Amino acid sequence: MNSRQGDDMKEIRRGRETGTLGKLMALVDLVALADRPMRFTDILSLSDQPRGTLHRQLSHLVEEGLLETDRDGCYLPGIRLLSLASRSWARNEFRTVAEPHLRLLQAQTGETVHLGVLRGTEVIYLDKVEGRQSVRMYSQIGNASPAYCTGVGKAALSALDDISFEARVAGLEFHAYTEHTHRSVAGLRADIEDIRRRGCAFDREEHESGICCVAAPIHSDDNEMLAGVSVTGPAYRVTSEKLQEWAPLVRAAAAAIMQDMQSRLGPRR
Amino acid sequence: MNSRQGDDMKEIRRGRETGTLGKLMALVDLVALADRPMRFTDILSLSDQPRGTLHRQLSHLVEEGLLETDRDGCYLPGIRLLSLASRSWARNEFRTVAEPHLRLLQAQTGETVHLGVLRGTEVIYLDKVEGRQSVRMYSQIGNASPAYCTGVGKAALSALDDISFEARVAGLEFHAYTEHTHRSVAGLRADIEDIRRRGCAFDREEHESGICCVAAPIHSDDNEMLAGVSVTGPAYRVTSEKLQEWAPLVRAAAAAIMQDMQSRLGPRR
DNA sequence: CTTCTTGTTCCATTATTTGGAACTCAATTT
DNA sequence: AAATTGAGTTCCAAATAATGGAACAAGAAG
Repeated sequence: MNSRQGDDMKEIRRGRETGTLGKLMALVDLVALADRPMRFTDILSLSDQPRGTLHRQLSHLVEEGLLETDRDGCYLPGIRLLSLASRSWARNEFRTVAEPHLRLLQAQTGETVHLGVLRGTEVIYLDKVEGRQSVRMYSQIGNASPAYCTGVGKAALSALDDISFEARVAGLEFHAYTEHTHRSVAGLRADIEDIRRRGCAFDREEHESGICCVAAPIHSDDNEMLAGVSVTGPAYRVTSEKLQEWAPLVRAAAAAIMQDMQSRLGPRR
Repeated sequence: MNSRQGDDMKEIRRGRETGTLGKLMALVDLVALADRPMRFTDILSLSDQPRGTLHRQLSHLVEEGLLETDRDGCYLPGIRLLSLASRSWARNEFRTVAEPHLRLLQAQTGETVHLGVLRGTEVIYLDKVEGRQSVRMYSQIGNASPAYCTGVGKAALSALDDISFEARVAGLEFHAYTEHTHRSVAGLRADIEDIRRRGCAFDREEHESGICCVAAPIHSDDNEMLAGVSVTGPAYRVTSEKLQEWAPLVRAAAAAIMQDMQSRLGPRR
């Protein structure tokens, strides 16, 4: 109708398209998040672009190595992504500072230790330290999971004050991964309040059946960075008593990481 | 002069800029390859863009999560890279097919096993299986190293015919990582000829002092995909005799991976 | 053989990027 | 205190790149 409405729309849209790059990255996401190689036509139907346009966009992405094509002409995520990520991971300051503490915590508990950062309402796992049973290292690194049903995610959320918390979870959709998953903001809110009091979060099979964890929040003083550290294991080994027993250790690890971050960041500038 | 020359130039240029995306990815590279957080002005001096332009480009990259800024305003690789890479890695067909063979080879030799693919004249490591001593898993995954001084790289190159080999290494610059590193195409060429005859490549401290390896080539029948698998270890443990002893095992692993790839790709289509 | 489906190329139109200059805001020097 | 420098940000006419419709290939299905 009028131009004001148009402007409002623009501002409301979360991922406001960053010109050309935004459209291209949306395609990369589309291909990377799909769980099978995508044909040209598959992508065409999911992205509403004209054929000619889409074709050129994909060509550019392939040329830059962000996507690849297999011999059937299907599109896959490109290897250049791995290459770029490996460097960013190896030199990530937060991760390198936290690493020794993760190892200590792993040694103390014998179970798998995770480090994750909050990104909107998702947790992205930055590191993982496993014990002997080397099932598959790394598999979790880089993974994104919902904050509301993971220990690390809930711990990170608990560092927010009420107003920031509500702003962040507004409009969040709850997916019932298990019968214990929170189904509404109300349930999550109550849990978060407990977590604030307790200083650590429990995940009792909320994200995956048979998997429990205890996590503690890590955050910068201005809450610009929200993260968490957790100890995870199978429910038959990780009983409620174990979770209680490990809670102080996890809190201590989180505290140590926060302190190291401060002393690392302070003097630098 | 004439248009032919122009066309030739275009074809010769490796990273021909893909319009907007090419320029932006060049910036991502610049930031990701630097070994310290980059200030706006640092980037300004390295990329020859006007200030205004560069500023908008970086803003877009940050908005899309490919880059991030720390509290000092320095630019770092973004966490979204990790997230995208993790998905591409987890579902990489070649890697998943190869994985069991890498594990077997690791068990047979007790040393670290690598899987890498050739990209131009660089090897990118796709997977790594280590034994007990869990120094730092993953660290190598995604890493790019020159083909001419790594076992995997030389093995992959050996699958090329003479013409393709010369075309690929034309203009290659040799950096002397150790005293054993090849310094010229001539030396590399001779080595490659031996590798072709032998069916496997040796790296005797050519890339890193004190590190030796034996590698075998993996390639699709049309040589569109060139890769290699290797067993690596410290020189004091990995003697020449060991390398000879492991050579058949490595060749067998490579052969098995090739066969699995074929039977996987064949029926699919 | 004809008709779909899938993928590729072309080019005038349209929208985005460009780059120079002007501006802000500290920190440093005079 | 005023002036100068350095670092980063914003603006807008001009240059450039992206767009999208249509036409063109090339198989596969009917």
